Amino acid sequence: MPSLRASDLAMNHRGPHGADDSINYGPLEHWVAFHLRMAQVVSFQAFARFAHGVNLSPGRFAVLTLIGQNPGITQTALSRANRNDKSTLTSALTGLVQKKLVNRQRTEGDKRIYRLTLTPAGERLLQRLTECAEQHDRNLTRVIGQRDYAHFMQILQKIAAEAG
Amino acid sequence: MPSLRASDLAMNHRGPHGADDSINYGPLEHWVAFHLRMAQVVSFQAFARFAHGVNLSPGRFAVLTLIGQNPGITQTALSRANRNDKSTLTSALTGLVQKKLVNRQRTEGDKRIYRLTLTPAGERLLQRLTECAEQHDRNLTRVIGQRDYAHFMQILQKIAAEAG
DNA sequence: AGAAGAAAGTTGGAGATCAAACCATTGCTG
DNA sequence: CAGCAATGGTTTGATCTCCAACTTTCTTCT
Repeated sequence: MPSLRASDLAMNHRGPHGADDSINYGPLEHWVAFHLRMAQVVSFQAFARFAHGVNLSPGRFAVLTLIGQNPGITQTALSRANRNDKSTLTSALTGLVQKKLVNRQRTEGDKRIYRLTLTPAGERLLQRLTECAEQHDRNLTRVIGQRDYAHFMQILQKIAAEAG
Repeated sequence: MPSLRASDLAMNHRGPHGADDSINYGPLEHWVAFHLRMAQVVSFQAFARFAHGVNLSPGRFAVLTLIGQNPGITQTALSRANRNDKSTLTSALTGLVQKKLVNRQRTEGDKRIYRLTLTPAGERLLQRLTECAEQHDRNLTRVIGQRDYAHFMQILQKIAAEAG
């Protein structure tokens, strides 16, 4: 668990990444999109560290979770829920099926769609990753602070909903 | 803003993405990291729409900006500033140099490092993309709301700095 | 000065992701 | 009911990114 250094803000720090002080960020400094990307990148890396050993991106983990929560979901519904292109799901699922984590079965009615469910191994992996995610998110929540958590989440959701 | 309900936003909506109502997000619903990713993905896509025609990711655009703001910067400094792996910069710069947007020159002193600068064409493209980014960010700021903007930014920076 | 270690960049291999063009199936409409 | 638009998924090709291992060039330490 990395320790907290309140003075290590993104800019102008002499932090664990070395003395890269005196970088001029120009307009990036005051752009939301830039800081959003930075925060996401760092969050991604931190998650990878928590889920260390498991070779699954946050995106794929979300796929697993969504299948677990919505057994029988179709790929298109999944792609909308996860803000992914359909073709992204195709390759993601090919991998997950190959690893015996997900079942992809045709059904009686509509012959175009696949119904997705987790295998027992998928359930187990999901369980394990969920714990990592909980830890990771506790850490994030701590950084954000209890007071601001809900508000911050609301704004993120607003962006996801309205910025498209 | 008490009028905001989580269920009105990213989740369970019948928005422009079609009727994907009744998806159960399970624990994702209350994870910061998930919503951070969603917001970032949407922001990315919106930026691509603004910068339509120019084939440059936000990451590469940031590279261009950072070189413009710090002429003579080295690749490693750049990779730290932009939270990228060094090898990511190698391929990014190979592309940018090929497109005559960036100069990469060895210098007198240390024979390991390259000094990076923008070419005139690079300056022009940066100029143009900067305008797109301004537009995009005005849009984001509008979504966030003037009142919350500064606070939101502060939290993002905190995450980028402390979550690693 | 010489050896050990650190730092700057590159290479090769992999994973995610997107967009456009494409099949197959379904459903709507005249 | 015949044809055509819409929907579900796949394919292909491209981009962006990371990681681990490597080469070259400093720097440090004795």
